Amino acid sequence: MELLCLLNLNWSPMDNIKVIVVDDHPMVIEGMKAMLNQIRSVQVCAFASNAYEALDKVNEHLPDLVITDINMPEISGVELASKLKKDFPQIKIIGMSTFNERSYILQMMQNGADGYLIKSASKEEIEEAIVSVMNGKIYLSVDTAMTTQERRDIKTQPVLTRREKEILQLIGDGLTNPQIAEKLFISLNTVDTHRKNLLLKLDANNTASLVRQAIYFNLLYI
Amino acid sequence: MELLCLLNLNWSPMDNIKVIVVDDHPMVIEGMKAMLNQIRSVQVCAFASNAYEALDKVNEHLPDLVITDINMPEISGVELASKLKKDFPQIKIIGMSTFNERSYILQMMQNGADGYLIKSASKEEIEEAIVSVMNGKIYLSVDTAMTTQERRDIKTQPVLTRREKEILQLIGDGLTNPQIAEKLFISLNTVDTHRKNLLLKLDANNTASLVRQAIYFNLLYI
DNA sequence: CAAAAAATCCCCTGAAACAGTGAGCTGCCC
DNA sequence: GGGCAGCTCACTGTTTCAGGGGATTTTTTG
Repeated sequence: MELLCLLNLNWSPMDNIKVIVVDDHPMVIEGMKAMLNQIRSVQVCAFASNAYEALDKVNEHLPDLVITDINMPEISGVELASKLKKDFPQIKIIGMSTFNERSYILQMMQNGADGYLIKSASKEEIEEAIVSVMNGKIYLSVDTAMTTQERRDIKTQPVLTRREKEILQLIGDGLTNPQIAEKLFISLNTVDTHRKNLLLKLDANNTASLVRQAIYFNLLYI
Repeated sequence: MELLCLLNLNWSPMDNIKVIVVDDHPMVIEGMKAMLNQIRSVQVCAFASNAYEALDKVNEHLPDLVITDINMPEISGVELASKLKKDFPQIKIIGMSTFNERSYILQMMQNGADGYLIKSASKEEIEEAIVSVMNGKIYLSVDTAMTTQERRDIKTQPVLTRREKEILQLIGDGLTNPQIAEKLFISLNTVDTHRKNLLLKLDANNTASLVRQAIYFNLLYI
């Protein structure tokens, strides 16, 4: 226990921190690589453009830190963080996003992330974030001075099954339940059941709020 | 005619270009101001945090160039560009957005913008954009090499009336037609008519695609 | 293997949404 | 003052959704 504390809290800046960067925008990957390369003690051992690739690379390289975009197709950064923390609790995670998506930050934190960076962060901010997180602290690059009430209001990312995601996407594409049933070769009753579960999980009471929530939680690709 | 060409095409870098910056994020305004101040020949004469304020400031200062965010509450940058080009055709407009919103770019261009910048653009890119645009050229900071087919696929921003926007927002908030009728003190039939017009204008055939389209066109604030 | 999770299916009722058509009233612009 | 856009309201159907219940089979996972 004491050893663990030492390990976590005394990460000397001289140590070689192995980092994996995950983002679906090549521009961001390149920019991040360039900036991280200027930071001594950090070594970018791999990068990935989606969550599946990220999980592979993590298994292969066993990094100390994963810096991941929050918004990615198929599996979001929030879900990736959740999976990573479950399988590799010792790996630190920093979420990345743009200005407009402050709403995701606490979702990310609740799912295991240790820090948050805006994509336009400077080299200094990135370095500060990495040092903080590696020392076991929480780093947030924006002012997240929220009241307890506001924190309570942040909803946790709903966990959907594969079939539910599939049906949610088709609903978002404008298909009706009968059309979905025909497309997936399943009964209308089944589609109806999935739809009802989606309404429950996304805390919606009709199609409009279902779609809105789905887009808010980045579960629908438009 | 020849004089006009001369005026447009020979904007010397020594000239003092009056610029107004419009963005609802203070961070972006500050960053933009800092970067523009480093560019000689450019003078930031005002800034605004929404379209209404922008129109006031334009009337007051009569700038040469307006740099505006595409995503803003109430009136979007696309609509602002359209209004500006109508009332002040000589003023150049550069739209600004984040990585994820490439879909808006051509909408913006179709509504009168002269250039497009991503928010993470460097000082050099911004300078290049301003020089290009002031010389009557089109500047796009991302690779928008789209096929003619893709260009055709870009839908033009639908024009909604005030009442339609109001009802669209309430639909997006999850209210049913009877609830909207009660809230706005109008008949259920009226709400139904507006809803039908929204479905027509947004090219949707049910609530799901209506909400999706509305968010895509930035007509719904979530 | 056994438990748990996911996916499948069925029935019911009432409410809401979708589709089509027609029409009166107001304010604004040319 | 005529035309136009926007807002309002009405009527009649049909289809889909929401909400409630219960149930079986397949797949995943410890």
